[in-house]
Amino acid sequence: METRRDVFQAIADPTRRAIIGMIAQQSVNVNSIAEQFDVSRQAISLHLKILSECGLLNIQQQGRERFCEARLEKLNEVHEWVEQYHKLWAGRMKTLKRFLEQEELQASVVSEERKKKATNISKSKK
Amino acid sequence: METRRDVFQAIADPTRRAIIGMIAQQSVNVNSIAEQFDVSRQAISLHLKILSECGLLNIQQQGRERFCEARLEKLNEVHEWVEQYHKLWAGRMKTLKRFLEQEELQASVVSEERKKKATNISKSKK
DNA sequence: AACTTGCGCAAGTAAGTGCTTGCATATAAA
DNA sequence: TTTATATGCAAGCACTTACTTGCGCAAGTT
Repeated sequence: METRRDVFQAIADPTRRAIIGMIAQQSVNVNSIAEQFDVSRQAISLHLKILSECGLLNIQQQGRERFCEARLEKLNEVHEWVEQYHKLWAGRMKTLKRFLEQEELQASVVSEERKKKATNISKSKK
Repeated sequence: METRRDVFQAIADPTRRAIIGMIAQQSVNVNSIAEQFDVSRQAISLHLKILSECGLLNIQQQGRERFCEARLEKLNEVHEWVEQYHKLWAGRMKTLKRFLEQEELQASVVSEERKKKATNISKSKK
């Protein structure tokens, strides 16, 4: 099956994401998939076609049934795209966290100093 | 800005993915973004609207310019979704690799045995 | 042979997408 | 104040999408 469609496009639809979830662990035949959704069998059939056209799905004929098998490796394109930005934002989060911890430390040092002063004052008052 | 749109939907378009790439490192104003593409400024403006509606983008007015800043954390939804399957397929790859290495090992043992046999035969022939 | 089951194909439809052109408005520069 | 710049809003259009209904066909079952 050729890779005509875009994987990003394919997973944009929530129904198609649900289908992938359904067949990620094991092959499932077309009708069993369709039964899980409110829409017609035809609609699901079309979703399956789209998924198979972009390589996310393999269809194996077995008698009169067709079993759909997920080819999760095809999600790699998406994984890599997101991963680069994930690194970026995770890195920023880390920096921010360090900064906040530093701030907290400074604040606690300051309040510690205040305490000392306070006790000194009360002492001197005595 | 409400999160009306779906992030998966938003990143389905290649132009929008390119826009995210363009502003990931630093804020860029609308016209500078539009200049990088062949389509009209209006078309880009619409893409920016979609991105901002799903929270992937913050727009900050500065005088008459509007700077677009990426909010990469919003990609987390996508990241988590892909990551679960990534773990699955990466795990399978690992299993497959181990299996192949085991096969290879067995094969080399077998060929070693054959060699021995062969030498024995040639010896006995002598 | 007749019936049931699993599924694809085709046509039709309503809604959505991506794009364009034209016009409006606020800010900044002359 | 006039003019240029940065941008949004609205209407219109071709194309795509998600879905439906109806039909057909091949593989099993009775």
